[in-house]
Amino acid sequence: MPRPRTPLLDRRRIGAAALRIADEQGALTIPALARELGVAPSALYHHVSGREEIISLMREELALETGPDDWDSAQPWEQALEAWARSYRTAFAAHPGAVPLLATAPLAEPFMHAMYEKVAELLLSAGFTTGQVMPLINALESFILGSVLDMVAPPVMVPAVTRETTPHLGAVLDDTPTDHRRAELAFDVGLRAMLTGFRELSPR
Amino acid sequence: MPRPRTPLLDRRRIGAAALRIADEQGALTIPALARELGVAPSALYHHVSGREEIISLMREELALETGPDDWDSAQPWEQALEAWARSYRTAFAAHPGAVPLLATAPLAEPFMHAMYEKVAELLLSAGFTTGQVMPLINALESFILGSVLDMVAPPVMVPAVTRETTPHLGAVLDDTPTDHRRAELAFDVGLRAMLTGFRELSPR
DNA sequence: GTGTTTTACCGAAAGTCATTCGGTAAAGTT
DNA sequence: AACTTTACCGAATGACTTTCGGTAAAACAC
Repeated sequence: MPRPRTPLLDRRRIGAAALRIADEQGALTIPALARELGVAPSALYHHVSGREEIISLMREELALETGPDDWDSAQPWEQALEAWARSYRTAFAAHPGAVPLLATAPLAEPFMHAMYEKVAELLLSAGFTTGQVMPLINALESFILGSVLDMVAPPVMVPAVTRETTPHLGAVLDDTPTDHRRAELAFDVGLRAMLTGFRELSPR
Repeated sequence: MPRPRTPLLDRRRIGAAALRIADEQGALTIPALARELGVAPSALYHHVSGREEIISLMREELALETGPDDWDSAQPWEQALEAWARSYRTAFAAHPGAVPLLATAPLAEPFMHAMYEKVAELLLSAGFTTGQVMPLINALESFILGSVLDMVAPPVMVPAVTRETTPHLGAVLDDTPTDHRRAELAFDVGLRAMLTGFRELSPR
């Protein structure tokens, strides 16, 4: 078959389709992706170097879906940081099936840099020192990513039998939601706690 | 070839060897694991149901390596919780190559239950309510797992050129270590912040 | 417009992987 | 001693990633 009249593929389309496939099927294979795009698997290799790069494109696509304007550095820094964290998590939450794939893949440079720059500016103007900023960002980011993974993790099942050997755990689980609110509650509590801790490190 | 005079495999040996392979090679394949154990790949399937279960065994092995006694609930709860978090992270840190594999795999039930039971008891006797405990545990666990992933993530590279477009990020990175201390610093800062936040939620 | 080069696809093939199955002889059982 | 079970092997299957040579349209030069 010859060259098509109008190109079927580009990096943007590949990333978006890959995200769709991974989200629906919980895994990404080149044949499935090619099928979604209506091309032969080998066609993809004219646009990307391989599977790894496709996953990078998926994360890029995710970053694009999250408008960089979900938060505003004009707010008090605690509020702005909270808004950033929530929008970061929300972006992943929209694609739960793809999370295991994206969690361990590095984000393409330009997006990460733009985001980091904005957060760094926010924290510097809040009065944190240059030495404090990166650890704060990394810590918060780790919590967010961990929370996203927690969100898609299988729920903790405690069969009735084990109640006798784990009485405290049993009592605690009786007061813990089993649906999506479990992870949300944990995220809310953790985010609030971490921001409280950050406030005590801040100059005032 | 016939049955060997003495069994070559058992679940414990498989888990330990898999952890070794994944740690050294950054990935786990059945042929590599079989080679390490001196058997044919097919022999493994008499002991485990498949690759998934092997990864579960790896996490089990990791839990066994971490003695459950790295922390003591006789201490003040903040100290005990900090010790738990640190030993949790240290266990993963000993096998950086295996982290991407283990991060998304659920821990086998009995180990998780034992650990949760102990932490739940700790927090309950510190005065937290049954409704508070699980969110606190999940939040801290998310932060730990996220930090472990952060630890094995490729370092942030900021080529000199981008300094002009990202001045704040550039200044911040000049004051940030590039080696393993970066992730450790972030973990220390985040852990301290989160525990500070927890303290404010506690009854006293 | 004609001729050349580049582009964007396809098809086939190679190499790896996880998994299944039937065979085999030693270990364990009665 | 006869039987059953166990723990391995070897071969085969099907799916996957990736490479490569071919092809005809598009893009460009003149």
